[in-house]
Amino acid sequence: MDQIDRNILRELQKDGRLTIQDLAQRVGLTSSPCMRRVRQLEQDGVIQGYRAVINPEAVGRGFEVLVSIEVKRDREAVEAFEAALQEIPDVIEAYRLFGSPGCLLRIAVADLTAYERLWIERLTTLSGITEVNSQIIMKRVKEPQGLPVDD
Amino acid sequence: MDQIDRNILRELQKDGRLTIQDLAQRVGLTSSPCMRRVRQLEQDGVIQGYRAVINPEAVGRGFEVLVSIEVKRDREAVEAFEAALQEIPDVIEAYRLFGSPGCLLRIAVADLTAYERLWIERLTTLSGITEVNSQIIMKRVKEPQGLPVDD
DNA sequence: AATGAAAAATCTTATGC
DNA sequence: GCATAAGATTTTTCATT
Repeated sequence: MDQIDRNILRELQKDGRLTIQDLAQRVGLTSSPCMRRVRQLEQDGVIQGYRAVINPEAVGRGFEVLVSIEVKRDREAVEAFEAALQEIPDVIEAYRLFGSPGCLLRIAVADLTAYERLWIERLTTLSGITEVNSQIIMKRVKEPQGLPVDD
Repeated sequence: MDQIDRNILRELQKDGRLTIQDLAQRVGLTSSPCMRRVRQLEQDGVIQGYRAVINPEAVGRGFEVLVSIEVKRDREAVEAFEAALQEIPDVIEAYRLFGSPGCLLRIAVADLTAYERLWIERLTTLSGITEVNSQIIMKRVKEPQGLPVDD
């Protein structure tokens, strides 16, 4: 990976639908070598895929909550808990942490009412957990812009 | 937005580089009406953009930390703090919360050493804050797959 | 109001240099 | 890495439902 590859990654994180030609121009190449580099980056797993970014409000997911969950410290409980998370579509991101809480979720739902229902029906009922703590997001302060790519 | 539009959103979140023709086939249209719908969704701001998804390890960002920060409850402190966050590229996401902590960051750096440097140089020195608490991410439990789109 | 078919413009991709 | 050319795709236009 050289400077040109890093520029390609930067550009494709800003606009994942750039044509190879536009991309080539921005990184100072013609399209054939540019395309070869992009395909290589895809094959190598550096570029894992491409995604449309959807406005959460537009699909009824404008209400976000961070949920800290304390999970029992044993392998079975952790595995069952993490498998259960995969089945809840409202859970957008989930991280297992060192220390306490054992897990943090980001959840997106329509509104407080929807969250109350989710909380009572699917979060408090998760097996292997000892505590659930919800924090409502007031505002997204920094929009995800992809990862910075250092020179 | 009808059922077809929702299917388009689902498909483009899975693969943001689908050709209009493939997309059209998947949602049961021919390419012209399909393209018009996609452009409309873009114009309406439902589709906010397209992004390549980069492997964090591949760009030296495989070490992630969640940082809870308590910010002074006054407008100036909050605004200065949030502006400062925009200038730290290692901060990938940031949320302002109701209650405590006032703010949660997700940070991606190369390793623990890089995080130590960031913490001492740029986090503890932020103005208007009263507490910084770092939690290292052991594992991403649920990969971001975009937002669920309900029928 | 939205779709489908077909043609023109543009883009992707393979090949030879 | 570049230039070219063949093959796909995008995008426009116009007729259709």
